[in-house]
Amino acid sequence: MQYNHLAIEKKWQKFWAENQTFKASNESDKPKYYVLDMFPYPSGAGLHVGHPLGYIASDIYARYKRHKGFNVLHPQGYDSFGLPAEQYAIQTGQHPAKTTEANIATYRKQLDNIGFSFDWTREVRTSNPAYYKWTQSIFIELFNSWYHKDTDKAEDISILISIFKKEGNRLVNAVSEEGVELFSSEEWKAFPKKKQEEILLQYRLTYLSDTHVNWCPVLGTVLANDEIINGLSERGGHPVVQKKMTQWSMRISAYAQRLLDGLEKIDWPQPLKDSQTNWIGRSQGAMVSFEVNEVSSKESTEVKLSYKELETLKELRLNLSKAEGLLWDELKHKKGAAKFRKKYTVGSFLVDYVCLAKNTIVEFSGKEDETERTTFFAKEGFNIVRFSNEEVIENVLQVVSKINNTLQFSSAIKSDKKPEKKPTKKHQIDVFTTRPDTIFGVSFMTLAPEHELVSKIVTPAQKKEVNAYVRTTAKRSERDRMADVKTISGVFTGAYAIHPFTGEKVQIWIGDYVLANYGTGAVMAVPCGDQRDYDFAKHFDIPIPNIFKGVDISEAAHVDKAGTIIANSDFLSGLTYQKALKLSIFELEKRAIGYGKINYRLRDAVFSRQRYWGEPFPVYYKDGMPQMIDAAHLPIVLPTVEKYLPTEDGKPPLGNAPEWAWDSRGKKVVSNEKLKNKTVYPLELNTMPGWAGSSWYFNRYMDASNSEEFASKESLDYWKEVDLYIGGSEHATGHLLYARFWQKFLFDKGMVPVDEFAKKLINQGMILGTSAFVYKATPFIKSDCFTAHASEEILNKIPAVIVSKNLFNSEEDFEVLVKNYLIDNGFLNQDTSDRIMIVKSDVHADVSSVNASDELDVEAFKNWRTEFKTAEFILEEGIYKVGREVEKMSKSKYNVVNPDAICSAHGADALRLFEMFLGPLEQAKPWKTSGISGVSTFLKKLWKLYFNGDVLAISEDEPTKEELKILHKTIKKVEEDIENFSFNTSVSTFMIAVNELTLLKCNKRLILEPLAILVSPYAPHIAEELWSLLGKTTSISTVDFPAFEANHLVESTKNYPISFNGKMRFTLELSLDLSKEEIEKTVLEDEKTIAQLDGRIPKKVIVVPGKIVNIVG
RNA sequence: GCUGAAGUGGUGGAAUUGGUAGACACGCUGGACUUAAAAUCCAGUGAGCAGUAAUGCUCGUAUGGGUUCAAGUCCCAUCUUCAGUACCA
Repeated sequence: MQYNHLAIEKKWQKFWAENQTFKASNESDKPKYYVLDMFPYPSGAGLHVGHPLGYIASDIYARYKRHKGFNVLHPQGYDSFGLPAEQYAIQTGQHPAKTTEANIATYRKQLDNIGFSFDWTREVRTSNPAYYKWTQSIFIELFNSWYHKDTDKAEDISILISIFKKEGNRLVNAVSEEGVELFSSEEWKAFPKKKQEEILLQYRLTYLSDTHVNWCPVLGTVLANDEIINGLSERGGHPVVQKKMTQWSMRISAYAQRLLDGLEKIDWPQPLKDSQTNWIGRSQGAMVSFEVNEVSSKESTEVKLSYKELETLKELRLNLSKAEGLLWDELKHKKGAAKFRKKYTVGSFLVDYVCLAKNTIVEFSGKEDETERTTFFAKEGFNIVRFSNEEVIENVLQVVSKINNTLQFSSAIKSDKKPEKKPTKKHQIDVFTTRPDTIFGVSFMTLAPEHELVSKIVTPAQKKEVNAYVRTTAKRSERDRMADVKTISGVFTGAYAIHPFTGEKVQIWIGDYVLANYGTGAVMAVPCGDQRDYDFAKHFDIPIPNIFKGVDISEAAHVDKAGTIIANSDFLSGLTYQKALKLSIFELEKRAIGYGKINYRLRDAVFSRQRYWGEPFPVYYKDGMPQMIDAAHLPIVLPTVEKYLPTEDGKPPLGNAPEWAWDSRGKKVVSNEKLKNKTVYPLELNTMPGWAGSSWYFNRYMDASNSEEFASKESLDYWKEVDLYIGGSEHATGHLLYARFWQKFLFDKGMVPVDEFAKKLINQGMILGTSAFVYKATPFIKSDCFTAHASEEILNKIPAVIVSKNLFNSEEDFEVLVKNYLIDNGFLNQDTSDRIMIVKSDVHADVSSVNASDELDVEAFKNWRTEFKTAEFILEEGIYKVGREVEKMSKSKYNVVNPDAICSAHGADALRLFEMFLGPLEQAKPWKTSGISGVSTFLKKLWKLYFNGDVLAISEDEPTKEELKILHKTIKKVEEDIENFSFNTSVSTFMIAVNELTLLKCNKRLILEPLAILVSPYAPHIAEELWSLLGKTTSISTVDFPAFEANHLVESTKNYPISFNGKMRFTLELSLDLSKEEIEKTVLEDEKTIAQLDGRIPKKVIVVPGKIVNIVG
């Protein structure tokens, strides 16, 4: 029987589908293993051979794990919302759902052809309402959450509201917008509902805010930075402006530190972790406030908590001493009237614990100002209880009972304090700096042109210039501004800031090298220590004070920190960088000018897209404030629209939907006409971005058809996380960061059991194409030689000439060769030949018309494109050889190879083996179809082992020692390789085994049966077929992996390499039982050794038993 | 600029804790089978030198140093390529 890959592969693919061979169960005694590929987007172009590389690797691993007795979850699905389908819809009017459906069908067919062991019963599609229902519900969950820094996790918004009710927001340790207004509990309660909503938005994990975006009015959409070229849209070349837009954002910044910390416990590639670390961009420094010098508003006399004090409070609350911690553990559980707070300010004093309802203060004794405290607290009507550290540590319960006693006999204080009006604030510029040690080097400040203070502080004299500059900047995209480092531009505002330490006046400039979105959008410029500030100062003739000891700054800024001594800096002078840094922060805090701060580069992620083909938000607007639709009414299904373009008045495409209003009473989406009704509200017009659906899909696979929850608790607890995740490195800072963020959030809310979704991740390398080139001659007339008419006539006579690769070494060779050819063949005469020029151009040829030996099928090439129909070919020995070059696989380079073609010509098993054989999984490597004959031959040889001619011939005899050795050597290597994801080497191992067994003419069942199992993860179709030919009636996919037995590999002798001065000269077969001394003796006595030494006496003999002998001398 | 990865025959790539460099495959050359081609099978194939030959010698893992009995592998410096990232204060 011949090996017929077409019939065999079809047969088994059908078998697997019909028997649901790879359906994973959520209940099993076996240990679980979850293997996942990164979510594919089903593009219209289908797969090329580069795409399935990772899928093949993960499939091999999944199949191997099944053989190893694991319950394997290996699902697949589609990230099916996205731009290409929408773009196609705009062009053709075809609904994206339809296009997507068709693309998925193509994808599925291609995937099935390769024989993957996916559990298709769990397929998910992000564009399916049954799926995005849960994406919407997670969004609602995010909206209803805030980040509590005390517990370091997300909590329900109701907790925050109750805190506001009780104590306002002065002390709450939450992640929020910068500069949230402070209020007391009374103020909170008095706020109108709308105002409360506005405040809460500043804390919610997803929130509406005004964001700077690249807006293209013509396209009616926001563009990403890389979609803009020179201030114009990449598509269409329309103008793009910076615009503020109200959009949904995700407060991923709340998770910056945890996203950083989490990297330590996951087994992901270092480069990937590095780029996430880089992206999060933690930097440690200080916030410093500069006041703007103004002749205005009177000073407030009110004593307010400074930034520094607030920060200290928060800090203190986290860093309790041991005794404090002990006591707090007891006190914190008290509820109601006996509820305690820690580190609370009473008047101007910071107290350890206070129970406000019972006006009782609990403090540790031994404070410096104890007398003043006692007097003040007594005056305010507080009871005071004091304990020593020792008392608490020795018997905390006794202390608690004493406290309880006090509480019983106390009463609440009557508060008649009214919240005071806030004074009109002076303008203040906050900056973040990583170098507070250089603060005495500040000679000016720069604001981003978009900075909100610009318009407020600009002097009338400078107004015109400043406005013009702001307008110019608005036209440039952020990327433009960043790319253009050379042009220094900026304008003086006319205003001055006060240096917080020296009190000197400092010019305030605006400049587009400062980015509005980073830090505070303002910098304190230290020209002597920062190159950009230096360049700016030089350009505008601003003084550059030198604050570094013994450093020359006449040419460039001094950026090095190490070894630098600060000078001319008041109290910082003479200190090293490290010491100055600490002292400067200390002083900033002491004088309430600033405070130490950790800043992250990571920005909150914009979550709104002005697109049609994405998840609709479950949001409607009442009085302009967003309202969540109750989860019970989800999904909010994407409405039908006539056009997929923005509306005429610039609203997103959903603005075209006639039925897109929320009936809050009927709890359903209704026609826009009903918007007149009081209880009907407009729905959100934006849709969610591509990463919404892909940020949690791995959890859905665990329980993909659940309609009650996004996955049941049981299934989540069973599968927990992805054990092996394979995909490209291009997702490093997109999908993989957002997905980690959502997972941590879901974990905080108790919705998933682990806070990292993928234990191990592997980046597969790209498969590159091997392009083929032909060399075409293009003739030009040298200038002014002929009239235009004559020139055209000459050129018209010359056909396209295409020259084989090895006929020339240089451009000159090429020109001479082509000219001679043209003259010889009468296309050109000798005279005119001097007046024309021949230029070589490299033209891509379709790789399918080139064979393994780089020979072009000339006829196929001629028919490929009409311009080559009449081309003349200069051949070498009757053959046209193409040039080769490795490039990215792409349609435009005609080097794309379709896996379907490989499957029908060589088979899926051959494709799988070859993709693995190409090289290490993680590395980029070029594809060359010719190489596939190697694995094809291997499969045929493997097949032949089981046959004698056309007849199946299996011997039941006991295998020989040698045969067993081959088998077990193979088992060992293959097992090691798969565990190490070194799939390329195990293909070689199979080849070696089959070559050796063929040589021995081995057809023993006891060898061939395990061999079939070994290859089955790699080449599952042929393995199944051989397995059934061996008389088995069930699938090979779950039989036990052959057990490795070391005793078959034990050798009695070793062929020792004998080296002289490290160079191997010959080998010597010696028993492994010999001792070092015996080996040395035998080797030295050998005649070949004596010949090598040629009378010299060895100085030293190194013997490593079982390895090598080295003779020195 | 910064960060990371990698440089081994004509090509893709092997090489365990430092221990026989180039496994396995492609390609190429020669041969067998065939009218011929394809397919299949066999042999050779890092470079150079010597020899009719068996064989022997020299050089060889980007470059230059170093450690070691022994270096593709470890250390230092340099060069090149690829990937990511960038007025990040």
